[in-house]
Amino acid sequence: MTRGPSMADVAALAGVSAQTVSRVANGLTNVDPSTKDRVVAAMNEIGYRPNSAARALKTGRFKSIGVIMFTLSTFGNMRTLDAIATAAAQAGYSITLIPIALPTQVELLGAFSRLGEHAVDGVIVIVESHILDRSDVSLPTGLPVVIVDSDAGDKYSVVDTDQAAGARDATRHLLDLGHRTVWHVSGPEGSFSASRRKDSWEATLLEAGAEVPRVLIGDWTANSGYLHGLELANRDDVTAVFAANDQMALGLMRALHENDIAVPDRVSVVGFDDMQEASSFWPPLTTVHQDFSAVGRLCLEKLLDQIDGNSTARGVAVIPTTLIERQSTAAPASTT
Amino acid sequence: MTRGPSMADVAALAGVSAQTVSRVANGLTNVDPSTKDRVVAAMNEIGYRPNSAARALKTGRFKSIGVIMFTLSTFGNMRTLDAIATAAAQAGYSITLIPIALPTQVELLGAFSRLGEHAVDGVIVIVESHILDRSDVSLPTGLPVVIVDSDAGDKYSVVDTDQAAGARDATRHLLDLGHRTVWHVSGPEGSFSASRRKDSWEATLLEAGAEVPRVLIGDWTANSGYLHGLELANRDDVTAVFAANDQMALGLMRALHENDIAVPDRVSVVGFDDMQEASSFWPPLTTVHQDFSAVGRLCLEKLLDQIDGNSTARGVAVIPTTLIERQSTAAPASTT
DNA sequence: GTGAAAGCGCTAACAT
DNA sequence: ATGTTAGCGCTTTCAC
Repeated sequence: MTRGPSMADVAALAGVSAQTVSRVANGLTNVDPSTKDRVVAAMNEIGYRPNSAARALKTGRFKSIGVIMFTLSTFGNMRTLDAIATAAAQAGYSITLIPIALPTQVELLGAFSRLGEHAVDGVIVIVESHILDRSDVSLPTGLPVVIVDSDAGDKYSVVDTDQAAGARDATRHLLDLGHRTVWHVSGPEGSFSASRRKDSWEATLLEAGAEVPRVLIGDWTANSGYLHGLELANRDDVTAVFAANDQMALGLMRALHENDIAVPDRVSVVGFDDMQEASSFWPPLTTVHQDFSAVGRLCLEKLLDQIDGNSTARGVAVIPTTLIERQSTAAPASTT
Repeated sequence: MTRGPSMADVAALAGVSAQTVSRVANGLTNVDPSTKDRVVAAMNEIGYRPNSAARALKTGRFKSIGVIMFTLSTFGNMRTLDAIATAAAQAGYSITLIPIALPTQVELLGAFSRLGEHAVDGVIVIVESHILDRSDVSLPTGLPVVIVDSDAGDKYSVVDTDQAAGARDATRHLLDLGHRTVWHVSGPEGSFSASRRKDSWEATLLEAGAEVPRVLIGDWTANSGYLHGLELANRDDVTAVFAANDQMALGLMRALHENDIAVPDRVSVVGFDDMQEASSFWPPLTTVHQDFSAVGRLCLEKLLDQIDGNSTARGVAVIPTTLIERQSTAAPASTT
């Protein structure tokens, strides 16, 4: 608003040209130390601040990257965003956040065009949805893009947690403990992560020659886990459940507690994410740890590579997971 | 990067002046409909997008607001950010996120100056710390500012949850149930919210003529709640605990479970925040609901008022809380 | 209703 | 090592 002092003002005060002020402001080397001191002093005196709009207008670079995300309230998304923001700050970039209300194609495209009007050099999309995989959907080109959790590695640069390995480890852990089979409470239908985890769970069961129970479809919320847990509590053939995230595992365990079914004595439960609270659940939850910070950092790195023009704009980069064994899993009681 | 088509390009194609294109782009009225149609057609044809840097340079408005927040974002902060981002998008503003690594004065001032170089019309600070209350600390002026959770209402515009009322309701609820007194696991020393909640708990106890137990100082994490819970579990005079957030309440309950102390039968627990998972804790947690969305919306509203020049830049706006009674509280067993 | 001119604050390119 | 010139894409002002 209040237009602050410009380079011209600094230049006048220091008795040099605006160009020299520019050189000092950008830390270029070829400025005489004494001149530089004078300029710096002048800057401080009048409280000079570079005007990023003018710089962007001239250079075509905004030093800002856009992040499009579906309501940031899930634990993983916020951790990823945090990591992106931190890495961006280190690289001298700021983050422009564009929230979308629904993870739909229309919303996403809308966000993209709003972003087109804003000042960003590249975009990271965190939308956890299959919408980008459809061959008929294309993001406007011309802007570097990195996508988190998607199957569209052939079209874009994507960064992803190794969902398949995580789900396999979780399932196998339960099988190795001696459980006949493992039930699964999945994420919602449209979610890419959800289907990856479900597919891997199923494949692991098949591979082990175990029966594949009907999938229970949740929506990531603890409450959906609770609802399915109520159903599971009524069957006495269930001894092990793999929930596609920690929240649903939490809800599931609540339903089990309510029905006096001991965890892990009668039913073992494993989650996915390793949210901060997971170790304080009752009982402390065995779960698959995702390294969200690594995802965020890698996203930014890949995006910056694209912005600087030295990069393959497609392909999938995968971050490994780790199974964290806590106290919600044990051998089945019936094993003799 | 790839410089897109400019107004001049559109103008050339439509056979009008750049000026007319500008008028159309800004929705001004005095343009002949047929001319307007031609311009719009030309825009679409070559995929014109306004260049925000150029506009900002000219108008001095960036249509973007900065949000400075402490990196290790808590549940509440994220929800607040979400609400801010959504409200901002509706008002045609984007959000520039500036994370700070530590909630210190130095970091905050640094973030502020980085922001000064970036393109924002105003700033929202979410740092949950007392640093802004100190009379010797002042944020650079000239930029509209709104602060969340602070005591500096005399210097800035601040928006806050009614921490005092929430803590009082929580404490009184326990007292009303018949508990002799209420223990408190507080947030960390430097936190404004933490001390507000603690003070109010203490005042409520005093007012009721109840003994005030030693405060147990936590750090918002479930683990710190767990550690204090272990200590509490060793005393048989404890029947009611008010934790300053849900995570600590969760950890506390875990410690109680481990020591076979029934909740709420032997010890009642209440939290603060009402995070999404709280209703799925075991047992479902009685807690103080904070309306983070309202906080975020109000922040933006107040900031926009300042930006538009019609506002008092100081004062405190308070959002009410609600006590949500679930199953972690009951009358003390010893009551006869 | 429309156009022409000027300039926002900065930096790239070319002087010196 | 420093200055000069020009122009990024847009909007404001004033003319027609």
